Amino acid sequence: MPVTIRDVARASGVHISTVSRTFSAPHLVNPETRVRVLACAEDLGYRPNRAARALITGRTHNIGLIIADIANPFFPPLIKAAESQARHRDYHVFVADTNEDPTAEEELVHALAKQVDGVLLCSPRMSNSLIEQLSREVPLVVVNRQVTGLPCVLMDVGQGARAAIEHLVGLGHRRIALLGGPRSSWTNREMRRAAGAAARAGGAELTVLGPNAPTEVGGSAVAEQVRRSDVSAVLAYNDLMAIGLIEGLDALGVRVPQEVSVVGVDDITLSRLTRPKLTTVATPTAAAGRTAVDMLLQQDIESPRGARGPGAGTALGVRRTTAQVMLQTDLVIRDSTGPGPYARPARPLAAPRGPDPHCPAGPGIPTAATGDAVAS
Amino acid sequence: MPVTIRDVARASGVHISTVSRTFSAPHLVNPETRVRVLACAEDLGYRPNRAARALITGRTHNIGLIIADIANPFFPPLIKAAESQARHRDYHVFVADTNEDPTAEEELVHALAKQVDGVLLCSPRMSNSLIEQLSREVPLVVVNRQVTGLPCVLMDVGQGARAAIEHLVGLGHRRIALLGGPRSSWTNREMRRAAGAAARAGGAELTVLGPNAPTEVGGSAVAEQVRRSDVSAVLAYNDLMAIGLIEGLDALGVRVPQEVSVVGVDDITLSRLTRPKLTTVATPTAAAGRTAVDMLLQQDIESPRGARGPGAGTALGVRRTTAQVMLQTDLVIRDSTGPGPYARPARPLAAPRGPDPHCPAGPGIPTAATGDAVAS
DNA sequence: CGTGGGGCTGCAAAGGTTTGCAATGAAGTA
DNA sequence: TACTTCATTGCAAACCTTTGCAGCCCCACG
Repeated sequence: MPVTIRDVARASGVHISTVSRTFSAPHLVNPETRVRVLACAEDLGYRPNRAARALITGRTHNIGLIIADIANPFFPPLIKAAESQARHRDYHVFVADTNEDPTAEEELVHALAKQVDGVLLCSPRMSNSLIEQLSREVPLVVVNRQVTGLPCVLMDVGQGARAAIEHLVGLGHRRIALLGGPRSSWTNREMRRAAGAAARAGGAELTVLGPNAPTEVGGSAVAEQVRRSDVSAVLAYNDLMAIGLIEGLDALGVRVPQEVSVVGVDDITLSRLTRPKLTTVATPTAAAGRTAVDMLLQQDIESPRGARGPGAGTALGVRRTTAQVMLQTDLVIRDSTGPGPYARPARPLAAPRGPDPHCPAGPGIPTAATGDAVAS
Repeated sequence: MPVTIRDVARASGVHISTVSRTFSAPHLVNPETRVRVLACAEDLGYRPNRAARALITGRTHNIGLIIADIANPFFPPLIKAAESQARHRDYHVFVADTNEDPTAEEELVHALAKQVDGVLLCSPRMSNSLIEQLSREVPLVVVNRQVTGLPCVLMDVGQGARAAIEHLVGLGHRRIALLGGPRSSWTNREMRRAAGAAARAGGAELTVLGPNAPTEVGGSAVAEQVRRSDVSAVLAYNDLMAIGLIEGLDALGVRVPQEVSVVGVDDITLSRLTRPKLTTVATPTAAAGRTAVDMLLQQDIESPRGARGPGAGTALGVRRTTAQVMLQTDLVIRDSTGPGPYARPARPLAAPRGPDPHCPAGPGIPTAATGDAVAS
């Protein structure tokens, strides 16, 4: 039933190799023959069998996308962008969800390896060394994780966290909590590092709560803990947790931003729609998806894999690009952050309600006044 | 570099066919040989090449998932559930996004046909006849669309819309708007039909606004129109539009639910997190994803496709199951709906503020008092 | 007129796997 | 002892495509 190259050859009275060349090397076939073959192919509804082609060329024209949690709203825009970019380059995309499970990640790389030309590892939870090891099996591009020697797409959450802390300090907050995410997350480590440094520089005290599940319930679960501690502001690992936290605080009768300011990370669609609208560090997820696909395909084109048959490419030295791209983040100030206990009276927004109005205004870290506080 | 069945055969001193059988028909090989072969395979890190296997068996162990818009929060839970279910059955999943474009849908079915054992068409926008035609090329399961002769997974949005309208009528609303979605959406037609009937039965007037883009901006764009019309309640095509509408109304100074009640459809995560929390018709998206995969795989198992080689199956009569599953929906009442102009004074919630308190209480449609108002 | 070259096409092997059939050998039956 | 049966394994074709090589024809050049 399925129409093959052979059917087209029979119909157009040429050898199968001519049909093949009509599609994969048109300049090698006589224009007249070409149009005839194409007409027959069109007639019969012929579509090349990519699996058979892959068997001999070693290139499947598929890529794999391994995602920690598809239901986390951070990922769909990334998936969408990656799929779109891949398809424009005539690639199809396998998507697999690991449920934040490192074991599943490894198993999936193995399972997909033979069916794809490369894999995008998005926010991996496994160890760097395992990633390096797997990258010997199939070309890898890592998103949201820095692995030396491998191409990575990173979002500058360090800069984002710094901007967020500076924003909070500028508003007069001095005791700030960092709501940590998954332990094995690179983003998590970067945020801790950068937020800690920024807090020190601004004369504020940063306490780390966590690790927590990077979900809404992960955020609401710590509401009680946040209330008991005496922080006046919280920087959350991501928007989902920030929103969960706001929900939880609301249930406890703690008002945001009046009593506690909350900042998230990611700028998922959701964050513009909650009340209060969330102040957050926007991460360029779509750009990350596009960039990662580009990097994968670029590296792939240079090094055709496998296939020692007669069709094996001539490129023997497998040279891999190992660029690491850092994408800028962007603090978006909305309504979930407000003046803290040490706010300078000059601020017209509201009268300071801190217990210590005669406190010096601190080192005077400027607030990131606009959404343009992007990373370097 | 990639280790094949041949390497394992050499290492364990048997013919390649024995290695093959060790994996695909273990009962045919001597237990001793089997363990030896398995040990060698493990040692060498052998993984069967599914593309090569597909070439001869005609079964790829892949399925395709064609989605109108991955970024629409309605779909990720469906994708996640489908992918999980597929993987449990040892299938991998291609995901493709059509951007609500019918042409892209068709092209993707063609492109994927040779690489998958079947395709899930989720909320398709193309015509029924085209879908039927495509189903001759590759097994199809359709989600959110009824196509006679094809297996379908449907959500009973008709019942959901009815419950929503009855809820609104019960609250004392008599002029209700239906915020329509995409013209070619089956869900959209079902909702119009059922909502219209329910409104008539309840003595209410239903005006249809649309079609509109099924997005947040699609919702906010009609806020002005809603305000100008004299409706006191709106049933939106989906939650995204409902939330957009609430945003838009808010910007115009119209309060929800005090002045206008709003009901959505889908119960995306988001709808629990906005203020006011959205009253909505919950659709079982995850169950739909699982069910659709099950139906596809079941139908697939009965009819091995293609492969006229020596390995071609003996099942000649291609019998396709054509079950159509209707999943129940569930009205979830939250805070975006409140009493309307014709609310009965007896209701303790709030005093009626309608212009006509002495109006008869209408046919007395009971309100769907709990979230248990499920479809039959 | 002979030779060379270029354009186009055909031939056949190769890629990794599955599977019907045949071969082998051993055990069981008459 | 001879014949059947069964379990196990090997053989080779087939799936669909790509591609190096070789053959063919024709034209141009010397």
